[in-house]
Amino acid sequence: MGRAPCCAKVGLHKGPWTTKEDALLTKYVQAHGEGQWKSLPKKAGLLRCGKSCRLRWMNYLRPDIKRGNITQEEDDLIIRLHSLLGNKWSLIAGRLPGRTDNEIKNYWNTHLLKKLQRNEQTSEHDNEDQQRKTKKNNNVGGNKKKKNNNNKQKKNDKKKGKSKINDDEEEDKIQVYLPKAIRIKALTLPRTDSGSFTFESNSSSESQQKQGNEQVTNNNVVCEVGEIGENDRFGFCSDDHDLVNDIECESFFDTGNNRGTLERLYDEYFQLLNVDGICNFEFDSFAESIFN
DNA sequence: AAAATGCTCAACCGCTAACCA
DNA sequence: CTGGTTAGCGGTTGAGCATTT
Repeated sequence: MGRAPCCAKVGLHKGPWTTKEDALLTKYVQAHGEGQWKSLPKKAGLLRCGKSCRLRWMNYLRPDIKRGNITQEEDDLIIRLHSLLGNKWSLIAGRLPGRTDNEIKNYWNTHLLKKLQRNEQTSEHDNEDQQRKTKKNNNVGGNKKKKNNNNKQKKNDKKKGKSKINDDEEEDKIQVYLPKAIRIKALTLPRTDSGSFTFESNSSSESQQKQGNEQVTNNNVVCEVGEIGENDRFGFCSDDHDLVNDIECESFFDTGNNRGTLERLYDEYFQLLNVDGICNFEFDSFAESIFN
């Protein structure tokens, strides 16, 4: 496959955008619309590659971008959608109006992952206690989730135990149990609005095993006891709650009377991802709901 | 006050699916 | 059908700022 020449090869600007560049790009897109990114820089008088222009517009300049902190509701939805979709940032962002995939990705990596790691430690510790109460040789080493090897994870690990007060407070409020984000292996979507797309559920043995350990009832995920600490769930719990030994995830998928829009959106995804025995199918309405 | 360390997030990189001639 | 082009995605980087030592 061909590759567009990178910025360096053609002597184009890189790095942070100036206000002048922003203005030029904004002006051009407002006049001519999005698209044609390859030829846009030249037409707009920018010394940037099309890729860079597209990214700048999509992630920063677009008028419908929502600025400011992620709300608690958004935070919750991100966690839920990630549990279903994995690192499908664009899909997740598509359900959060005004938020970009880049923003969601950054938020996940900087905020939510920290919670996850913190909870993993708690979960592992409590799991060990649980195991002691049960059979000695019940489990083998596979219980412990592998540590993420990337540098930022290591940095974050170092900071554990002395994190910001705000983070601690936030974590105290959140109790989340997540399946590992591996449910989807391949998701093929057209890049045009052709109206339909195929969806492939994860058919790997790993996934099947995982799904075998979950029961889906009324949109609640119920994790079986034996799976505690086995990558299928992690709670964001305060230390003074004995939630690690809880089995059901109902607090997370609570279906109260006043369910908000985001709750319903989540349910849509959840139901679609749990259609019995369907590996390839079309659901145009779902596509429309996402992309329109 | 200065240096070291950590955090955030905009931007870049590399890859691939979709499109088209 | 083939191969080039383009758009879009997810992972990673690094500058700048904040916090800690």
